[in-house]
Amino acid sequence: MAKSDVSPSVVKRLPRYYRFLGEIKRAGIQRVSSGELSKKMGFTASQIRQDLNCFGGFGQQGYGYNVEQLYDEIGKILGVNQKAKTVLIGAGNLGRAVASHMSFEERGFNLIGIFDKNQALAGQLVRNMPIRHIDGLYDFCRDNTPTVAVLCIPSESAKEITDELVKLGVKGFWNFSHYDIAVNHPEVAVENVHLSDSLMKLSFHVNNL
Amino acid sequence: MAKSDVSPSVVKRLPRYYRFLGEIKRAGIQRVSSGELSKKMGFTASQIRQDLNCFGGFGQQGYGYNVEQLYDEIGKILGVNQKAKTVLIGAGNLGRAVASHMSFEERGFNLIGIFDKNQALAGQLVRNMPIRHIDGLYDFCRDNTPTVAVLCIPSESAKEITDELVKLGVKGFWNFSHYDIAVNHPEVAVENVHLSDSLMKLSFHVNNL
DNA sequence: ATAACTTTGTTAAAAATTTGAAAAAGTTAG
DNA sequence: CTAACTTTTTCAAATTTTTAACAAAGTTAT
Repeated sequence: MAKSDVSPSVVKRLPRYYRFLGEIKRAGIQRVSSGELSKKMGFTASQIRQDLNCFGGFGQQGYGYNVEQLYDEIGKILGVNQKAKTVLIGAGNLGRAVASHMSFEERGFNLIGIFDKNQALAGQLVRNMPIRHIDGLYDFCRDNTPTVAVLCIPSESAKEITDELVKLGVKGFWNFSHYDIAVNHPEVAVENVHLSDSLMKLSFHVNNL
Repeated sequence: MAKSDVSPSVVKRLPRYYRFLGEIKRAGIQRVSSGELSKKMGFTASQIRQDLNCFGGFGQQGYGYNVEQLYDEIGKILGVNQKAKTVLIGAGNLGRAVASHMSFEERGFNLIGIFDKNQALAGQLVRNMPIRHIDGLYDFCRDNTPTVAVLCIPSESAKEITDELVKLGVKGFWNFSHYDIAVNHPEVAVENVHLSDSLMKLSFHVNNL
C-alpha cells in the first residue's frame, strides 16, 4: 500500500507504536506479538495487525514482530530520520517552552531559527539559539529555505505570517495558534495543537463521568 | 440525547464550534447558518447540523442558529462554567508555560496549586502562585480535594504520582507525559497532549505531500 | 522429523461516522 | 396574506473504521 493511501486513523496511531516500540527496545526486548502490544497499549490485537499490515508484512507467524526492525520501519514511514529545516515563530512562554522542550531532531526536524515580534527578546538565547526579530523572517527564509514552521503566536498575527511563509515555500505547519491554516491553505500539511480544545474536551469528560 | 451518548467524534468537534461561535459572537454576529459555518470551519454543513442536533434543536428553519444561544448551550455541555479544582504537577519549561499561558478559568477549571520535585523552584511565583515542593502534595490534596490534575512531568515519575492522585480522589487528568494513564486507570477521564506524537504526524504528512 | 502450539496475514462482518437528499417549518418580501 | 425562499430536521445511503474469525505459515519441544 502506498504511504499516501494510509488512512488518517492509522497515521494517528503510528507515533504511539513508534514510541512504545522505542521503549521496549531500550528495555532490551527483541520480539513482541500483537497480543502483547494489545495488552500494554490498549488497542485490540486485530487492529494492531491490521495497522502494521498497511506497510507490508513485518511479522512472522508463530514468532511475532522483531522489535528493532518494526521500530526502524515505522520510523522510516514517519520520516523521523529526515532533517526538515524548521523555524519557530513566537517566543513567548509557550514558544520558548516548545523550543526548549521538544526533541525536534529525533522527530525529523532541524530547528534553524526562532523569531518574535518583540524587539526586547531579540538576542536572548533559547536552545542555544538567538531569538531574532520577526522583521528578519523574510530574508532568513529566502536564504535558508525552511520547509516547516512552528506557530506559537496569537491568532491575530497568524493569518499574515502564514500567508507569507506559504509564499516563501513552507510546506508544513505545527500550529499552536487558533488560526485555521488548513481552511485557508489546503495545499500545505497542518498539524494543529489546540490546547484549549483539549482542555475543554477534558472538561466535558470530567463532567460526564 | 443524553450527554454520555454523545459520540467521541462529536465531542472532538464541540470545542471548535465553541471557539468559533465565541469569535463571531464577539464580532457582533447574531445569527449563523450551517452553510456559513461549513464554509468558514471546513466541516460539511450536513455534519454540523447532525452534530448540533445531538443536543436538541437549537436552530430554526429559514433562520439558522442564534449565535449567542448556541454558544451558551455548547458552553454548558462542555462545562466551561464549572470550577473544577485543579493541581499542576511539574514546573519545568512546559509546566510553567502551560500554567501561565492557559485560560483555565474560561474552560471550567480553577488552578489551585503548582508542584515540582525540584526543591530549588519552591516558592518561585508562576501565575501569582508559589511553586510548592512535591512532598506537600498529599497534604495539599487531602485539605483541598482537587478533582483534576495537569501532568507536566517525565514519564518515569508519572506512574507513582498518578496512582497517588487517583487514590486522593482526582477524577481527570490533562496529561502531557508519555505515561499511559488510561490503560492503567480506566475509571478516570484522561485527555492526552502528546506533543511528540503530533510532531511525528506532521513529519509523516510533510514527507507524503 | 513430527506434532502441538503460536501468531500472523487476510477476509468478512459489524459498528461508527460522514455525506446526501427530501420533507417540514419558519422567514422574508411583495 | 400569500408565495417564494431559506434552512433545519430527519431519514437513508455511502464510506470509513473497528472487530472478529480462520486459514496459512513458522516456531518450539520432543
